[in-house]
Amino acid sequence: MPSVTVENYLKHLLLLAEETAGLVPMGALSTALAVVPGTVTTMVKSLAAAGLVVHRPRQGVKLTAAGRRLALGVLRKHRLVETFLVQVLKMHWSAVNAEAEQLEHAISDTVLDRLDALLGHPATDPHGDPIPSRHGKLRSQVYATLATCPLARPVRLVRITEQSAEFLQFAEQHGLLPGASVRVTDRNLAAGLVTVQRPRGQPVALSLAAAGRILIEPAR
Amino acid sequence: MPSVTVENYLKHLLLLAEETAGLVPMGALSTALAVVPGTVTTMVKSLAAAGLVVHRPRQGVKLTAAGRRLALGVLRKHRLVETFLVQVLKMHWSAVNAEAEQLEHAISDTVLDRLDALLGHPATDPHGDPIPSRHGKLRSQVYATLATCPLARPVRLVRITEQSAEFLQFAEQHGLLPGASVRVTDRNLAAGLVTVQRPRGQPVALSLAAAGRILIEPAR
DNA sequence: CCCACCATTTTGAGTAGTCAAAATAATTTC
DNA sequence: GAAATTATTTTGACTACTCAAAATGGTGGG
Repeated sequence: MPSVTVENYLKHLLLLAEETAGLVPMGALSTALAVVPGTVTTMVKSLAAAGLVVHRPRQGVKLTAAGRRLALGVLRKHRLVETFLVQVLKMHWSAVNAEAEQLEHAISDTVLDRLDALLGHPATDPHGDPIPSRHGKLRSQVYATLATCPLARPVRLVRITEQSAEFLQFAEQHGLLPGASVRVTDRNLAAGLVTVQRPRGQPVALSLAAAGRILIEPAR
Repeated sequence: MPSVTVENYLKHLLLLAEETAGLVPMGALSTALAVVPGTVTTMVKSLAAAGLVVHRPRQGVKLTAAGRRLALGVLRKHRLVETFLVQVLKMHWSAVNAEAEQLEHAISDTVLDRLDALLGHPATDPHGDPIPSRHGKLRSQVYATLATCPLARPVRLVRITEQSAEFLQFAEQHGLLPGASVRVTDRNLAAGLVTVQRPRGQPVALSLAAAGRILIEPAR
């Protein structure tokens, strides 16, 4: 049975692999896990010895098939728990990431399956993040973002890839939830500012970085 | 924040205190936690240093007020989670103890309160064990058991103080659930055997030890 | 009263994970 | 193409558990 620590290393590696081509640099893992780089080196070596990752010294790490399988299991738990907390316990979507961070390591597969059934086998969590299937399939689609989409065209928000409670509260206050329809009215690269207009309401200004964390698809 | 280990030591200490007058012997804790006695000694000394228990060398341990407060919190999580698993996820009562053992250390007070509300603030878990209140009150009543109650009189089962899955499955198969009405028709001390009759059905034979784990109150 | 037996404690050692800080390698800069 | 910067690795040390096995202290029987 993998320890909580191992599960966290694998999960973050999976998450980082989504936004990194090839190997994940040690430094990225180090900041994601909030441990010093030396610790990551030590730990990654032991994960490699266990056959869960491949370590290319001075270059980076990546999951093996076995490591990825485990990581997908943890991610599935995380996202199903988040969905449960929002849909059944009516918690705010900005609070559930922190809770799921703990519960993902304590919940058994049996309980998870019951939860999954209770929720009607959801495909995504409340942030629009895809939930890995029971058999380790992860629907990973490449979406445009509010930082890259064409101007003026109506688009539908599908996913918010930013977990910080502050950002999620801000997003919700301005109606920037998965499913919402908006238009980007202006994008000022010099100022790093994106202006978003939703059907009824004030325009909202976002940093380019923030806009890049909101994934969209063409509406209508 | 107390570690999982500390939470377990405190919880078991609270449980053992219920069935032990005065100090809990180190050996009892050792078997309850499935660690060697030397480990318990070491650990208890550090709990004592943290002000969570009082350690009388060569005699035993007991919780301080602070330790008891923490232990009650853990027990509340355990029993509310069990109730949730049975009532909402429809799991079998024989399976939920093991699950709750893990979840009790991962669930936050916020989530717990939501769960409590969802369940309608239950007073007991599916085994009839009382759930400590949010403010650390534990209804602890002394009941008779099937090993001590008068013969032939109708009695109502209120609580099964035995967590092993095998026993609980056996109990359920013979209708020995909290709320059930039965009569003890025979008690043979020499053979250590108790015979129980429920309204419609075959008589059930129990060991004296098992009967002592089934708490009852006079029916009607 | 002494011995044997029991529970408990001590001692020494191991594992998993972490940090701080020095050493090393790779990359960028000039 | 050497020097400076930055990322990574190494080293040594620490915390929180844990076990095995030896030492110790009470208790109860003869």
